[in-house]
Amino acid sequence: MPRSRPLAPARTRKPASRYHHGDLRRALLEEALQMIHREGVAGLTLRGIGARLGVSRAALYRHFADKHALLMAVAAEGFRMLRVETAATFPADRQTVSAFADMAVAYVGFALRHPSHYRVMFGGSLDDAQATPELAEEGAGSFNVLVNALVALQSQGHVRKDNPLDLARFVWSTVHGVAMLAIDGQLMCKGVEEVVAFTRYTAERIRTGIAA
Amino acid sequence: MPRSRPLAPARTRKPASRYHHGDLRRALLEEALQMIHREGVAGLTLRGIGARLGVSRAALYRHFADKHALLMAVAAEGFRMLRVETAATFPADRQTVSAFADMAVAYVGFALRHPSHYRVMFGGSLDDAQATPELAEEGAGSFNVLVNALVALQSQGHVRKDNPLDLARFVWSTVHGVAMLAIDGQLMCKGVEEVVAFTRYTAERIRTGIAA
DNA sequence: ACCTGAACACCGTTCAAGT
DNA sequence: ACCTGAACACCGTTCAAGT
Repeated sequence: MPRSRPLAPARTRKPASRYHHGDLRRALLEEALQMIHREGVAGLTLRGIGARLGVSRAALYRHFADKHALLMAVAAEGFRMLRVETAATFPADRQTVSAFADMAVAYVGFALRHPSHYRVMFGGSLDDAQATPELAEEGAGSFNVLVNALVALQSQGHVRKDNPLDLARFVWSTVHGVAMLAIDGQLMCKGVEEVVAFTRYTAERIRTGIAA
Repeated sequence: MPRSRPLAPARTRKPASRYHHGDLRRALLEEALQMIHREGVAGLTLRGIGARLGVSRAALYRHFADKHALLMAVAAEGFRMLRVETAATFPADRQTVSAFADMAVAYVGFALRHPSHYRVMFGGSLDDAQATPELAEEGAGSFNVLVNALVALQSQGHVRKDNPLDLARFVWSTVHGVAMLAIDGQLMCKGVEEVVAFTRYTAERIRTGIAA
């Protein structure tokens, strides 16, 4: 009786027990972020992710070599988002001093809106600088957005003609410090608006500090 | 036969198996720091500390409520050291702009010389701000050193008359950012001297940024 | 290919018991 | 008081086995 042949592939007949996710890798990354958001980086467990996704504990080793690799992927994604969001505030047709301040606010805003990403990116969970090439590339990309913006402002005469790398490291250190202290609650700010206001103040101090 | 009574207390006859340390609390703190230095905060295990000290796994619960309490104690000690070292560079008889730059270098220098302490203090291992009173007090003390220095420079006319708390948060964010990026190796500096040189550059940018 | 279940070697913490 | 040894409930990772 050949009439029993189904139109769909046979495996669709067991939807609840096999191939739970079309994109398990994506689901693992998102569940990891939610878990970090709820319990902190230290509270992230692969077993917990598996349980939440209804997947065996070993399933995720098909998508990531180990827990460290999963965190690396989270960090790389974060650097990519950070680069896109900061670069958008300083487009080619608006490379102004005001736009540079917006970039600082966007940087800290990213950390506030994506604290889990930011903590993985800079929390020291990743083994010191033995990162994957993808992660190194994304990190360098974020930094280059800042360097390019400073070079542009230098050519306009708004920023002193110091080594752009030194200038960029100074600016980066400052906004990174604000971001870290803010998401750790050590800035003693009452709400997001207060952090943003302080970030604007910081941007103004940076502007004065690097002015030509 | 009463002649067998020893001069020393009886327990000294079993030196290798009991009361190993005159100050086990101190030994636990130092071993924790060494372990963090070797393996990172994530690599710190209470079992490892016990094994290294030749002490049972439960022994340290006589001195610390749990692992978190031990880390709190490490952080509190770090804040105390940081306060002492930074305050020493800005004494009552030398409250100058130059001394303020030295304070920034001392701050980053502390992080470079005591990265394990610094990582526990700011690495996010401690649950957000539900710290012990001792820790909160030490942290506030470190911050007050900075506020007082800025008030002194304001009264001398060297620093703009903004809210000292905002000024202090700006300066703190910057040196904290430098310290964190430096000990995480993300500043791309070749050695300690290069970090110190960059910190001096940063101190100069801060000075320009907050000048009256 | 992708997933499972059981196993291994860890971990923090607790607790009755020893001195 | 201070410490021990065993136990409990976790954890990351591996691997033979299933489909």
